[in-house]
Amino acid sequence: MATTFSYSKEEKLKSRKLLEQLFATGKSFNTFPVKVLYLEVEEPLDFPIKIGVGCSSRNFKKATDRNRIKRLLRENYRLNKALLHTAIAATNKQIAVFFLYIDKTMPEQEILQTKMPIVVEKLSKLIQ
RNA sequence: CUACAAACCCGAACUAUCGUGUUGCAGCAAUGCAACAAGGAAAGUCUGGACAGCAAAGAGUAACCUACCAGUGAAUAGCUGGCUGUACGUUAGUACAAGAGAUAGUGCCACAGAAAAUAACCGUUUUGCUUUUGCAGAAUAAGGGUGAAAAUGUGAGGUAAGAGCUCACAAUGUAAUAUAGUAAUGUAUUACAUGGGUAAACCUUAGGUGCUGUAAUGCCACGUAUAGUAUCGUUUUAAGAGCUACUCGCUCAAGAUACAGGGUAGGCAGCAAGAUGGCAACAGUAAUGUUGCUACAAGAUAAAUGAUAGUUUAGAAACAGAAUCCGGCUUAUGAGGUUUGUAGUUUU
Repeated sequence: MATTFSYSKEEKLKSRKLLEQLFATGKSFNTFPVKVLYLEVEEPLDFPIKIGVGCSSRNFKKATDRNRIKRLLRENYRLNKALLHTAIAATNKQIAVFFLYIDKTMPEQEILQTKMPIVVEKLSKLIQ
């Protein structure tokens, strides 16, 4: 597994079916202000880690705000994903993950910068 | 010159590192390189179209929309110019308009007041009875107070007292004629009418509107219950079902053959060059049009256009994120600029 910072199309969690399955039966934990849902997948995927990001449109009515949150989540995951990738490569599993922003105020870049490594580390341990 | 308000213009730039989408090129591939990559409102969904589908893409009613005139435009509830009315103003002018009809009908008009619409409480005049008072009736809208609004105003005649009852002048409305204007309408004359307002009450009149929206729709792949389509064929029982808000009206049996279909989850088209933008000339008061030159690959589908650091403007910039496309309207919006208005200050 290459330790780049890329976040390409194959890596995105896109399948509606898989998303429904994730929200229905996936496990989750909170690391404020981010809720992480994850699920081990049996069927073969084109990429071993599928990632999605989002936030509630109830909390953020403007599309601009939602876009910014998703961009920040995506950006911070991209910069911190190396640890998770090595963990996955070691266990040979496949997972689908969704990062959900649960705070009701606009996020600060600095907070996410400090939190995201913690989130990724926790997720890596839980996978093993 | 400063402050405030309104309208319009504009809607940051550069460098480095990492990253995203599309297209092109190279490559067996991984990938690399290059180009391009949100808006003036992309928003609200308030409107008009393009495009597509739907029953025979029928009729009527209902419903909805519009409502001074002319021009403009694909079209509109848009835009431009004009007319009229209202408000402000000495004028010039500016702003706004829910700008057809109250003489088709129904309703409504709080409080106050006799009475809010086929007006008699007080008052005025008069008749009868009683005859001191008073009682009953008739006529009368001049005077009274209330109210947003009280029966067009002033004067004279007239009368029992009064009254547009009559006359003069004036006001408003309608019609006719003349005149100016394409027209709305203005001006003048004549005639008639004047017993309120409200249509942002129902309503009437005139004109218009079929409905659903690109998750439309077409095609391909996968795949197989018998819903659908086409053709053939059959029936007259028309109840029932389907089509629209309703009525009329129209369509529909079983069966056979062929196509092909529920559900699931994909791909391609639709899907980006058009009522397009910019500049110039010409026509027009203007909106706008014509001609010429020139520019234009955002196109996703859990949905790209970003993050960090530094520099600059001006303060690490407001409102805000395309989802079929285009026109208009409405609303939001930082700094700076332009114009107009108001207030104050300074100088002459």
